[in-house]
Amino acid sequence: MTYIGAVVSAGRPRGPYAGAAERRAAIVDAAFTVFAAHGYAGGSLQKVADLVGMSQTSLLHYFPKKSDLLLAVLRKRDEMGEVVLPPGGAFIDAVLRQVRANETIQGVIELYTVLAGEAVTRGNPGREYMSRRLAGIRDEYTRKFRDLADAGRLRPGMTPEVAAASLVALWDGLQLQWLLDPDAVDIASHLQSFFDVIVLPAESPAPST
Amino acid sequence: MTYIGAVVSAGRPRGPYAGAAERRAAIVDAAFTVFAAHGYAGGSLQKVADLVGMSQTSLLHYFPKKSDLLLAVLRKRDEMGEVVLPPGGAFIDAVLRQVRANETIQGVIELYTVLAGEAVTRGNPGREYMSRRLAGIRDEYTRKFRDLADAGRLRPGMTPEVAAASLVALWDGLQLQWLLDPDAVDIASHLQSFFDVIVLPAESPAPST
DNA sequence: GTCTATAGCGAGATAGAC
DNA sequence: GTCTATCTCGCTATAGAC
Repeated sequence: MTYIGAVVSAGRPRGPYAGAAERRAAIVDAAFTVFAAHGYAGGSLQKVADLVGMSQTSLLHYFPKKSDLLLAVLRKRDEMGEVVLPPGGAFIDAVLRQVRANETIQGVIELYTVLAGEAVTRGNPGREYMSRRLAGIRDEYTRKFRDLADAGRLRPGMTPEVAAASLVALWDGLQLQWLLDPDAVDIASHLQSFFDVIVLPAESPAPST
Repeated sequence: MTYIGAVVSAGRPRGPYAGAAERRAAIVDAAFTVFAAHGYAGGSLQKVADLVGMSQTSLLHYFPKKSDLLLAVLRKRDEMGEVVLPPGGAFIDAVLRQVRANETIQGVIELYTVLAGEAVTRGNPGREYMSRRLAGIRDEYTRKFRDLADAGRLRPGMTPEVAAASLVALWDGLQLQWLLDPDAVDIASHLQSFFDVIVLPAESPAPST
């Protein structure tokens, strides 16, 4: 176990083991890039080690198994990608802003798309994680769409649950198409159209039936 | 080139090279299963050979490179999955029938989902194929939605192009969620809701504006 | 066409010196 | 903590006997 807390690192700013946390972070950054480019099965510890400038065995000192590294990368991606959604209909704008921000960091989308696909394979160490994550996002969006439904702004025939799962699916699917051919689809405008169709304008009261 | 037509195979039902085409088909079947379970990078020629009951080197006699096998598998998946879509609004029913049929052959969906994700990685031999395929399906669906638009049945604000790309994305994304947790989403009912929202009933004339 | 043998490489993981 | 050396394994692909 390595206990490198704030006190220790403050007391030894450039001591022999002052930067253990930074070292780990650098490894995760490199693994992020490698897994995004080659996938988990296709990426190697050696490539990660080369990128961070250390030996492959030193890397294993921090992450004893390859799967440990994968989980660290997945956790980092979540920290980068998750955004606090405002309540009510403003969450639509927040989603669209997130989409436009994502388009500037293509590597993150690549990583997510590759790992999500691999996660459905036998014995993939990221499967449980990916499954829980999708369920969590569905729940979160369901609450947002329920707010809209309560305000009479969800088109009749759409339930909050279906709208939430559809938004997640649409987003993921558009990212795949965009990665394979960036000129083919515009993720933000397609999601905007989806919102336009299932969410009614605020000033218009919902039809009685 | 191997020309094993009906005449030849009928003339030599169990001759020395009567079953060359069948042998190739058996290999592709096995590769289908292996790639679905482990992905392309994660699957191995040895696993495929074991499954088909031959040596790994004999397998290479039919498919000299691993990537050749991948392309054969992708082609087979297309043959299995593609359905002739009827003209007009009946294509909606055809899509939904295809979805319900797919749910009985989970391995096909797994294969597609894994390979689609891997296709965005560097140097993946299936990338071009997957990219073209998605573009082709978008074009096909665009024509179908244009028929509906011409009949005034596409909800205003939706274009045939956006509807088509969205349908493909939604379908792919729902399959991912379903594979990771089969109880979480029902693909057919979610797609049905999508159609209900963007396609207007046949008997209702389109609004003038 | 099918096989054994093997080349040639790279992977993940371990042992132990420093 | 970091390294070299090494183990063990599996992979794709080739050579050549039968």
